[in-house]
Amino acid sequence: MSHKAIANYNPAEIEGRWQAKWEADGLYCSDVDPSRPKHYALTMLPYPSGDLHIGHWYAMTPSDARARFMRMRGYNVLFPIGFDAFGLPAENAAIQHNIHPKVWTYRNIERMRKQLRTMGAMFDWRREAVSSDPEYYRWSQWFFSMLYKHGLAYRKMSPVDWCPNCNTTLAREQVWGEDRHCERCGTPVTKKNLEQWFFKTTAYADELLKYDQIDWPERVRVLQTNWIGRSEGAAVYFTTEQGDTIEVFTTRPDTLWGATFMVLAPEHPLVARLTSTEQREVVEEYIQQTLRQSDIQRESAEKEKTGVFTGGFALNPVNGRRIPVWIADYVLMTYGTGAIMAVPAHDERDFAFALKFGLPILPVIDRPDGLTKSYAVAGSMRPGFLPALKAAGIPCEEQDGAVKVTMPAEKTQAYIEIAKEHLNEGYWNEIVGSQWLFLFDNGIWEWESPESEARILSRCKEMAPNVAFARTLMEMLWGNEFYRDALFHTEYGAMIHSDRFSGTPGDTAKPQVTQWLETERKGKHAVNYRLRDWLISRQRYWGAPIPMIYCAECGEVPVPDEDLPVLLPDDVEWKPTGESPLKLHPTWRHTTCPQCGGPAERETDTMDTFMCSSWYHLRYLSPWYRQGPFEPAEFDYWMPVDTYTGGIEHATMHLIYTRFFHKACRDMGILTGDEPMLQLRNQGMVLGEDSEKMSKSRGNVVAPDNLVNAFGADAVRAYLMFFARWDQGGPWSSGGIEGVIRWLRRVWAMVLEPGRGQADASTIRGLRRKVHQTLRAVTRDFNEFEFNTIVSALMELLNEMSKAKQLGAAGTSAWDEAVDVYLRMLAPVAPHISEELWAQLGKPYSIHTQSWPEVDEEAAREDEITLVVQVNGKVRDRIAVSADISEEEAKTRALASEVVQKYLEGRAPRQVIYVRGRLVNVVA
RNA sequence: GCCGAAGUGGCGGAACAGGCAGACGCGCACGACUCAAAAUCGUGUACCCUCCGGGUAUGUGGGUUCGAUUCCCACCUUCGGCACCA
Repeated sequence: MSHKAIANYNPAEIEGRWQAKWEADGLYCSDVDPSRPKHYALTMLPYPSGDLHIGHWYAMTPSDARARFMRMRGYNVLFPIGFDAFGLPAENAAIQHNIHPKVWTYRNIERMRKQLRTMGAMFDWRREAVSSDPEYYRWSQWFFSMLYKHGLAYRKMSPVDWCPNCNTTLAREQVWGEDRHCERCGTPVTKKNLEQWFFKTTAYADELLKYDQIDWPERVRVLQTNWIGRSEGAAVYFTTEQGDTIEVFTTRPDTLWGATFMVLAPEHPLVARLTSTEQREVVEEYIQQTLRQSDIQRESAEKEKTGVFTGGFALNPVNGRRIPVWIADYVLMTYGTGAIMAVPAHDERDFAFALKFGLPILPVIDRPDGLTKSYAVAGSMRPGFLPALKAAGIPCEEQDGAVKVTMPAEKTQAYIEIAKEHLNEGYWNEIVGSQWLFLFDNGIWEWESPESEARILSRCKEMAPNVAFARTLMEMLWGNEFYRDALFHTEYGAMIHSDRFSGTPGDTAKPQVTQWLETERKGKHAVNYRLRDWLISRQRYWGAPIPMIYCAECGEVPVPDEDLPVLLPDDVEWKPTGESPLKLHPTWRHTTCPQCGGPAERETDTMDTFMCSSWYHLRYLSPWYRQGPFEPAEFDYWMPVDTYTGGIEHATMHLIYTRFFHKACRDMGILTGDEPMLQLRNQGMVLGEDSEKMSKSRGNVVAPDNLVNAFGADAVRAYLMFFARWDQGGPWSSGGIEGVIRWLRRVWAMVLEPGRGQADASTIRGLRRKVHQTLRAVTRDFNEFEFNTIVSALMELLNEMSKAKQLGAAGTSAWDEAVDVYLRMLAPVAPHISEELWAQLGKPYSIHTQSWPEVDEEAAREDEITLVVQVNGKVRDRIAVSADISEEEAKTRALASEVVQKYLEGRAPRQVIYVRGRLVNVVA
């Protein structure tokens, strides 16, 4: 080694210097250039919480590396940044520190801008957008007006989730967990009834379910699909005895004949009219009780069904059966129509309800597997019952003095014969193929119509005048575990006990019944969604004011476009009182009606911040533009977003909203294209060293600023790419980053320390092979977002290059090529050290505007391969052979192996398998 | 309960057409340099056995195949989402 001293790798010195130069040179400014293909790389915009978290680095620096890679591949890359600056945390933090939310927010933004610059990311800061700037929220308001004018925004009184701590309404998506707590502060939510603004997301439910134009992770697509929750079925019209229509939604119209009662949500509008005088008191009490309960109580672990009978009846439209109408809190006013037909034989919840309140259970769907079930109680059996069943080959088991029988349909007749002989008369019953058979007096009585239910009960009484028997029978019927199993199932089998539809096979039952309902005008095909319209009203200060005016004469009037933005006043009491702070401002809400000029009042609620973040990728295109939300020429060139990166936690919120927003804007003629973001990739989460989620209270927070000071941004970037699969994340390791630091120091030394000597041809050939093989792997991994293997491949190549240098490769053209390619591959990962080394080698500024190298396939080709020789699938030998060896030659060489001969013991192989360039498997 | 993902050394992870399991890094052990330590460099490091050479290993049990971490079936565990959704 040379004695000439080289400077040590000092990231603190070189990183600041290059960042300043890149900034001054506008190296990362991206402008419209139709002569080059564009690539819009977007990373989710941060909330200005005050400090850049390691999670921000984990999300952004690999995204930056990929954007840089795309740039070197010849794309004109846009990689913008901004701040999602409105929202609750600003107010919460402001309350704590008694500082105005605006001051708090902009102070944080200033701080985070500085921190973001230390990443060395290729952000185009000219395009920065801040959602709380009036120039930004002016257009958030404009979009609101557009949605309103196109009938996609509407106002209604509705019960909403309310956080008593934050004193605000929450979107459904902001209520988390089993105990239904506030996403922000963790407080359990309650309900409140308010006039609220909604966007009609449900109008796009079906289109949102289509993912054929986008390359998004399966995981996100599944989450969105479940969130939207499309159910297909039928709407069916029941009629009350008062003559009102109750519409229900069901996914199982084929079970309509089994509807033995109805249940309405306690809040259902028809409850009052249905309730009989006798029941009025209990019904009202139940409703009061339901309302008093918070959601936590209502959905607590105790799943015991509650409910009360209204005293009213309705008619089942398919068979005219008069069925009782109940109310129960397991029926939700917020899903479907708030009313259900209850089919206890084929719906678990209805079954539980029927068991508890003794309501009839009528199976109307046969078991598709054809198995029948029976049950005989102790005391009813004459000796020999069990042996007789076994002799007949009928599967049965004895348990708790009872006999359970599960038999195939074809054994039914045999079973009945045996039962007649061996069971005491009048003491048993069974279910065969979902048909109730009562065997009394050695005769069979089939329950084939609902009316026979009453006949059975009266017959029971006849037979057992002391009523005890009837009681026992009922317990067996409703309360016994086996009978549950026999009675209740949710499969799709042939219809039974369903008049003309009896016998209809399970696979066609639903469409046939639906068709018939439509022709009879008793119902229609219907689709229901779990997704609800997007509630955007917030009774908070720090948000974009909803640009609406209420006039006594003209009603709702949107603020005219030329009057936008509706400015958020600074002199407001922003501490939460439960009222919208803007309502308490002395003058702000008073205005004049844009239509009639009379006195009017402004809407005092502000918008959900997800509204602001639904279109920020559009504002990035031209934050300077004043004639619209974005400059058309910029849109036409850059949109749609090619690569969107961010956290999975936005799968059912932001990522649904922004797709809805884009589609709505398309239909309003504001923009073109069906999808805003073509490709989505999610990163995982960085955990603390204790494998727990990082939190201040746990004291396991890793602060990126400290790391950057200690090791440099390049090392932090590289370690974040290396330490885990990017989409998975994992625990931080302070030992792990040391390994990456060592690697960068070795790169530094390898490039700068002079080497000497003359390497032989095979060293040179080997060096070039490794370089180009690595290039191939790194290129692929960048395309696939597999950052961890990029770093390991570069480490591996460094090891190889160090060896080659020892062997005297330095100074050759192959060495120069290797270093050149190495630095280019390193540039996206570690932009500072690669730029510095590039400059020290006297290469033209900047490495980041260089092109990505091309793989030299000839150089990457293997000359010699290790042929693996297996005997019966086990590796027994390895032979070095030429890479272009023929199949015949390979097999011959393998069979000639001494080891193989040993295992063959002189026998001829039964089969010899050859996998080109890899192995020979000798099957003995 | 329903939907989804994942289980590989002491640890993070690799294996990208079904074809050498454990790349790369951390940690650990030994060695070199040093008065010494740190740093750096080198060597080794899945487990078991008699250490020549074998055997066993990718959550568990089956299956397909000449050959399975990879494909199929069942189960177990962990994580994430939804949850009385009719």
